[in-house]
Amino acid sequence: MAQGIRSIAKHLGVSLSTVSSVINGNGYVSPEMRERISRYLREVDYQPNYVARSLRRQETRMIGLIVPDLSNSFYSRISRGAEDFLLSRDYQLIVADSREDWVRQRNYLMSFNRMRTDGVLLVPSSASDEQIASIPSLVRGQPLVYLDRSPIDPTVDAVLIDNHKASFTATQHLIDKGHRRIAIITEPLNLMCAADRLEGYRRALELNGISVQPRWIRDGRNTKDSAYEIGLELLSGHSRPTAAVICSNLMTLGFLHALREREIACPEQFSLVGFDDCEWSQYVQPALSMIQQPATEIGATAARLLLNRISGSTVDSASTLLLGFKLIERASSARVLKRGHSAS
Amino acid sequence: MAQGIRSIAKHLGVSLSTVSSVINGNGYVSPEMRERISRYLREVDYQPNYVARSLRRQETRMIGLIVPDLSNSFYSRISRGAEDFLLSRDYQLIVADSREDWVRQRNYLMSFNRMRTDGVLLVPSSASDEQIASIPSLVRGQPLVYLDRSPIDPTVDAVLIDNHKASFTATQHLIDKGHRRIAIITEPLNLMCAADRLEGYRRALELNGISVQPRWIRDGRNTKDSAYEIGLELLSGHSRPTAAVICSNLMTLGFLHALREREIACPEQFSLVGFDDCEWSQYVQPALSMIQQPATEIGATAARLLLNRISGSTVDSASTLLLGFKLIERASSARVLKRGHSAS
DNA sequence: TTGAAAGCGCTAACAT
DNA sequence: ATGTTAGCGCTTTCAA
Repeated sequence: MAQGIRSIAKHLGVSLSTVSSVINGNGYVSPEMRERISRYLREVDYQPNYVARSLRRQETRMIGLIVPDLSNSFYSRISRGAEDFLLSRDYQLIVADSREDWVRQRNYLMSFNRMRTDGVLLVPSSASDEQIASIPSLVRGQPLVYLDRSPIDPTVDAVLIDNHKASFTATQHLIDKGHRRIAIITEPLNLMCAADRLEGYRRALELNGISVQPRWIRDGRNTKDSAYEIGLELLSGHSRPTAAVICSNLMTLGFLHALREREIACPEQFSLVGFDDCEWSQYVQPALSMIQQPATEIGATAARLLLNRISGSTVDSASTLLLGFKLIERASSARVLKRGHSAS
Repeated sequence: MAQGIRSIAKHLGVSLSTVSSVINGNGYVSPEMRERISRYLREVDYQPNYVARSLRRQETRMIGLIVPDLSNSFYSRISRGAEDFLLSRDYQLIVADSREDWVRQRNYLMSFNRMRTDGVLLVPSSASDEQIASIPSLVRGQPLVYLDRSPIDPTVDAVLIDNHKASFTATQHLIDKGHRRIAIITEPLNLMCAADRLEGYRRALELNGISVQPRWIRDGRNTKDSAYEIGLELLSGHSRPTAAVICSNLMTLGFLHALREREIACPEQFSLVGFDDCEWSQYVQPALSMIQQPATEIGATAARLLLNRISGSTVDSASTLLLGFKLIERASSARVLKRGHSAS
């Protein structure tokens, strides 16, 4: 079907290696020869067989990326950031969606192995500690960089935001609005970033002399549904919180659902700040206050780190890069109303 | 780094082909031998080199999929549908995001060629007619199936919904609510599905004795911004429409933005029905009436068609498969208010 | 400046 | 039942 280098060489009456030299722009080929061959390559629109090339060169110039949910624009922006950088360095990104499922993630890592990708970018899905610990062995010595989330593993490069500070900022923002009864719904806590966010929340409360209520600290599964269920629980009974920090955009949507079901008006009776701003944040009712992560930059930076490892230009021990974030204030976080006020 | 078949054979003192037979489960190998080799393969956790295997077998068992926007959950659901089906048939899906950009799409198609994918699934991005016409030649004879959108090209298999009927249904729904001044924002019209939707809209109007207003038929670029701008125009002046059919979920968001900017209350003063229901449709203000496409099924069906072409079990000329759809009625489409009523 | 030849890791047809 | 061998399409060293 596709034309090979051999038939081209034969057609032109030259040797394989001369054609190859022209294709790869190396070796000594006379200008006339080069021109003649180039012309013909263009004429038949020759496309090199990357399978063969990869086998011979012992590199595929493919990088695998696994994210927990591609339909979440936060992750697709990470992917675009990584892809654009890699393309500029002549690498191809292979994106996979683990759907927050360990088995899928594991299968992708094994696929990447068999496909012999040159390196792996990973936003780890939630999993047991042992599973997470097994990741480095799964990638079989391929260079690896964690993005956005990172297991507590100092042997692997990671690129993320300062989650402690981000969550501190979100919590302090709610405190500044007069709230003192603040809940938090975290992502699964064996991911370091989730634990960090919890810490930031704790510290903000403590610094403001507010006692931490364990029952208002809830571990979500990073799905709309889990946050919905947690929301229903949190919002029942007499002494409920008046505000919450919610650690992912999808969970924010689920929590909103719970608020509606309990007929609690937001922001009049309840304030919230979510994580991972996205295209619909300002369109939901109410528009959501959100922590915004530099998704594109996270992807690009991680890709850069990875290529540096691959090329061997970085040999020092693993580093964790912290990037900046922003709190985007919208309608969902409002000043707390005086006691005794009845909702509209 | 990774262990090869040769070193394994040497270690066990057997031949390459015996090991290969065990790996591939073919040929005659005595049970004891098979067991001994299997055990060792497991022990060293052998992962076959797919690059070498692909070169030898002349098939990669990889299928390329290009969608115009991965962060749109409509397309990521298509991707999941295709992927799950392909995985069950032992094919690997490579997803790419053209970002509605012809050049990116073209580059991906060329990449797929060089990577020697066994087939291509394509949701074509909007492009000029000539560009679209060049697609079949770009895929170089690889089996190809269009999804969701299809150029007017009867030589290629396609899987989509009956767009004519869907748009007819959406329009009729608005007419049933008492609207007679109905606009439509389409996707780029050289995609057949967009043209079909326009036709459905036209027919609904005509069947109800409503004259078609060319100025209310607008060609969007399938982005939030384009719909926002078109919305601003459509919603200015005296004789504006009271309802609209909007042919993608992102454009619906943009149109909503325009409504707010013009301070036109939805659904009190304006109704709308969008296309491609997604996770936030019911959370925006107002909750959106939407046409829901069976995204997962579209992906799976297209993948099935493609594999049938690849295996040669389908040899008849190209077919277009139409799947069903649903209109999900929510708050954004409401009965038109009597003339003279002033908004809340 | 060009060509010949070895070999990347694997599979499959063909011996034995 | 097991082993030998010839490539898949390409790159690259080495020889001419």
